[in-house]
Amino acid sequence: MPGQRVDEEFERRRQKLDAARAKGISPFGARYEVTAKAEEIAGKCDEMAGSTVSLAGRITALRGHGKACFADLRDRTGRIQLHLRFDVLGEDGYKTFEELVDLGDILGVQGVVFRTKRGEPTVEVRSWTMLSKALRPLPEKWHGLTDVDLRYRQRYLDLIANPEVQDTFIKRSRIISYIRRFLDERGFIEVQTPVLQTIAGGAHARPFITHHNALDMDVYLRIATELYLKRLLVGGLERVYEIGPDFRNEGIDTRHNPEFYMMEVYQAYADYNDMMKLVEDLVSGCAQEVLGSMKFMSAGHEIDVTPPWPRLRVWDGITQATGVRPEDIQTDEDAKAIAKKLGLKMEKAQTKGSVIEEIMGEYVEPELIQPHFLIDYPVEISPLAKRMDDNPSLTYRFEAFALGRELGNAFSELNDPIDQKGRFEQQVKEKAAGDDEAHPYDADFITALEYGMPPAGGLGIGIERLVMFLTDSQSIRDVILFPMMRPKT
RNA sequence: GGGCCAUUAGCUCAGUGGUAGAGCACCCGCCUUUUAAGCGGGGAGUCGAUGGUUCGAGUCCAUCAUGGCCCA
Repeated sequence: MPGQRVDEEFERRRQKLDAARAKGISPFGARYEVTAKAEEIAGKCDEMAGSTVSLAGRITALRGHGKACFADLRDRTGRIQLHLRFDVLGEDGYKTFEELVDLGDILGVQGVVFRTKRGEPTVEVRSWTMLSKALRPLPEKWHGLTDVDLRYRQRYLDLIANPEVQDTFIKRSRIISYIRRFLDERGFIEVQTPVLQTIAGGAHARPFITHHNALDMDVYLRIATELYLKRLLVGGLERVYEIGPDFRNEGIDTRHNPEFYMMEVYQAYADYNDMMKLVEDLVSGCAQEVLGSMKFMSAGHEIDVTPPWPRLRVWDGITQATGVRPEDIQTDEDAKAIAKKLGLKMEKAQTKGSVIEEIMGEYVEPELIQPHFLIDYPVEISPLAKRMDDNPSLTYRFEAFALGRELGNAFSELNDPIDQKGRFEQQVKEKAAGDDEAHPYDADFITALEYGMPPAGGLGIGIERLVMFLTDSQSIRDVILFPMMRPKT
């Protein structure tokens, strides 16, 4: 970091660079042939005893004993102990190690596997190579790095000091990889749609605005991939998905980061029941694959994701929790009265849709600890979902919940261009009335629907939400490697 | 946006108006199967920033910065 005070430790280590070079040793080595990993040696120590291995990693502990010493070497699989002896390495080799190697340095070592008196799998080092000299000291070995500010800003230190953090991000990778495999096996194709959009639609959120210089026009970072993916259904791709970043210009808290990963899936000739099945199979399969079980602990609860998950109609949930019935909220005026009666603190305009949403958020969703589907959402808050045949004020839409948190959102897709046009017009009114998250009117999308989009089921799952759920993480920042931070001044 | 809390050595933390502390890390010495190795000695600070109160501020007050938790 420019401008940072050069302290004694840094200077001492920097001088070792020169000392190493004076001995003809490069402090920043090159390619190193690795034949074994820490975990492998630890696990198969007795089988491997006596064999020669070469491995590479970071020195995370040093325990000197005069004419011998122990060191811990960490690679991506784990930790392995090294033993270095004066009488094995020779006076020059041993002294050079003592003089040049610090905690945090990255070394390649070659040696023989054995087990110590105390039973610790160990490599008796025959030769070592400096692969990268660390000029700064590592965080404390016992307590690790706990300052969350430092953990997020210097995630590499967090990863070095707190091995469970590595584990979370390995799980994140395996989850995404499982999702791709799951969908590919079912005949879905992965596609890429624009991140830069001239109309940011598909979700209830405010976009980031940027500028294209050559075209001299403002463009938005996408808030969803939905409207482009549905254009592909019109084009006949039938089963598509996209996994990638969305951007929403909103506050930051334990569940929201302005930049996050979203998976959206669309399946022609399917409906929201098929999507519920898909979510159950996907999430339970993911748990089985990544955690080895469909039952696991998260946020202090024993969670069981084994299908099927209970379905709860939105209005049943609301009536059970509050006694409020659909006929009690027929108009926006009714909604305001109910909101007042329930003592809801509404920040947005008190419309029918927003009050229903608030009641659910306040009374229904927090109770859904085990996986549930909340189904049949009001049309006012579902502008892209198909109306129910027997009740046009509701839609074939569901949200999946667990631990009181939304896991996914899905519906039978609205493929009637006339209805869609009316919904967009309603959204434009709401925007004019002050809801700056309301959908913009997307005329090109209407045109696409006018060519005919097959009936379809569509689904969105926030990757971070899913990873949090499966890794028992309480903050979205624990599952994003580099979460959004204000610059440190 | 509001409330509360945190910010002290590289890291983890004590320090309740009177000389800046500990553990780990670091340096020196001893030590060839230890493992939070051990034993002895040593160095290390813009106490987040800026103002203010006071004879005297890490400590009290105000403002700001960054982060956390809760609320909206």
